Amino acid sequence: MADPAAIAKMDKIVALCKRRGFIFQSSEIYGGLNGAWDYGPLGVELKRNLKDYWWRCMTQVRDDIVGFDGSILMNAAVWKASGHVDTFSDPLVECLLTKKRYRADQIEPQSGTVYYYKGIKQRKISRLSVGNVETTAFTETAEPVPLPFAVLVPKGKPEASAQKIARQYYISRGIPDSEIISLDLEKTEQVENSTKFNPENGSLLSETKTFNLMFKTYVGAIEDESSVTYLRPETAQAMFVQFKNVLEVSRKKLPFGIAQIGKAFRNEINPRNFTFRSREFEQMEVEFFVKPGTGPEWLEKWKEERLAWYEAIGIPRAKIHVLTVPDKDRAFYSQGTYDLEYEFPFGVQELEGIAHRGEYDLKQHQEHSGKPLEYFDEELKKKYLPEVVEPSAGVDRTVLAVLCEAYAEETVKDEESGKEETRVVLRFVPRLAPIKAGIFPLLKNKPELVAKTKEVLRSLQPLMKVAYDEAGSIGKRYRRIDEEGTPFGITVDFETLEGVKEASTSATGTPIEVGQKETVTLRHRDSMKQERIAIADLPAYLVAKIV
RNA sequence: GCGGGUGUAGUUCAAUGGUAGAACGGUAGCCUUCCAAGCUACACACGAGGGUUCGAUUCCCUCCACCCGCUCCA
Repeated sequence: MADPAAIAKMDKIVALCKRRGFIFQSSEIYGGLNGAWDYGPLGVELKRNLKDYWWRCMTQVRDDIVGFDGSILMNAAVWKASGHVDTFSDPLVECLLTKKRYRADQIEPQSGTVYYYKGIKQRKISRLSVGNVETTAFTETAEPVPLPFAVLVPKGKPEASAQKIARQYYISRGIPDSEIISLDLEKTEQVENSTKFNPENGSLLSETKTFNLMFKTYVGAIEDESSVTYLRPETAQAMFVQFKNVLEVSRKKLPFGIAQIGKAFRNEINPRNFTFRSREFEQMEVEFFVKPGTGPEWLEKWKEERLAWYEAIGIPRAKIHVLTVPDKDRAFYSQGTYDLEYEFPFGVQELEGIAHRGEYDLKQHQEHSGKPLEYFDEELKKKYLPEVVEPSAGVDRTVLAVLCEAYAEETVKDEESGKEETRVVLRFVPRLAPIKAGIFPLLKNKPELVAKTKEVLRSLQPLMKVAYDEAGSIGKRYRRIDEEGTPFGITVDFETLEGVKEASTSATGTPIEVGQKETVTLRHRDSMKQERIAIADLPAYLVAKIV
């Protein structure tokens, strides 16, 4: 799946993220923390731009969704009602022979004969020596090795098949096949419907261990069972729980939605793939409440809506795979789910799940809380529980996808020396770019250039994130902003002060005449093309590009 | 959680049982009239903890983290 080139690309992206300050390992100087990551100065801008854009798309440019920000800690009853306490913990057992893990509650009951072994007799060979004389004689002893094990075989099968599995087990524990003289049988037993053995090979399973995916914590300073709650494993529940309050104050009618961006926590068994699977992560979720029966059509609408959104942040439709989650893989509450997946270098992985949750959540909370959560439909003059369609996207995953999609290396040739070198560039769409423009004086040792540049800088700072740089040569500064994904470079040069020497057309389309002052070079990140633009036109030009 | 791999500066790499070098990058200064030019100076590393040893970055153990494959991912 992940070929060496893809792994190499991922490694480069990880290195760039650190080098330029997008993403650092959490607690790095203490050796890190598995599944936790920090966003540096550029990373936080990128992430914030992404979230802001989502927020604007959901709550600003449409009028059927309102915003919300729920607390991370909630009454523990919420997690019982939602089903998380019961279903978000997995009882797992491990096959002692293969080390494979299984859900304890999904082991098929077995009947048959169990052979219990105390251990084995191991062959020990010692060389005989008489005085100083080496001989070729050996003594062989059978040494007992205690290591209990058991195998279940179906009725009618001989002990030999149990012995075969048991021998494999002892071999897997480091005892060479040739040294096993015999198995030390303790007893046999007939069992009915036992779930203590692996149906695939009859091997004994380990004791059940519970893996709770929710982070348990205590509210208040005293740690007793009555104060237990959990860090939320998803942001959704606060929106369901506050459905009535939000509906009341927003004076909305169905269909309408509640949008929230916030942290969520899952004690993932195995965090992997940089920030992709983290224990602390951020979600962007909409709970969209619709009239009964209209869930399926809204599910389709949301799928299209969200696909268009990913295109708007620079992820082409062709790179998004729409997975229609099959019935058997769907969560118990779901009546239909699409997963939107992106082609990461490490494989095709989920960015967003769009689920038709039916009335499940509101119903659960209504039952558990005893408070009515029904909606009164003025037209139909009746009360009912709305259905819910939930587009739930991972912020960190999307940031990572955006980084992977933006990362590019290209070979550029120096015109004078003919030397070829690699240019690394992050091709963010301007609306996501952490820094919108680099602002440079052509030379730093010319005070009048520097002064004018600072003027341009100050005029743009209230509108957008820009960065001033005067170090090194102009070319070096351009390359540096390429790596940071800054779409525009603005350079104040002598023509800014003295007037242009050659007539041209401005980036805004208006003509620039010879002698005209107050113009700057506008350099484009992706094409490396340069053109002139009047300083006065800069704010409007740039703002239009970054919205 | 299992198996495999990796861990020396921000990055990419060296060397060594006697506490480490380079290149690029970074910072400062000089210089520089549009794509990583040049000169000078400076800063920055043996993942953590034990053990062996007179002495450990090097050998051994444990832990941590990252990568890969399984597994897991209501």
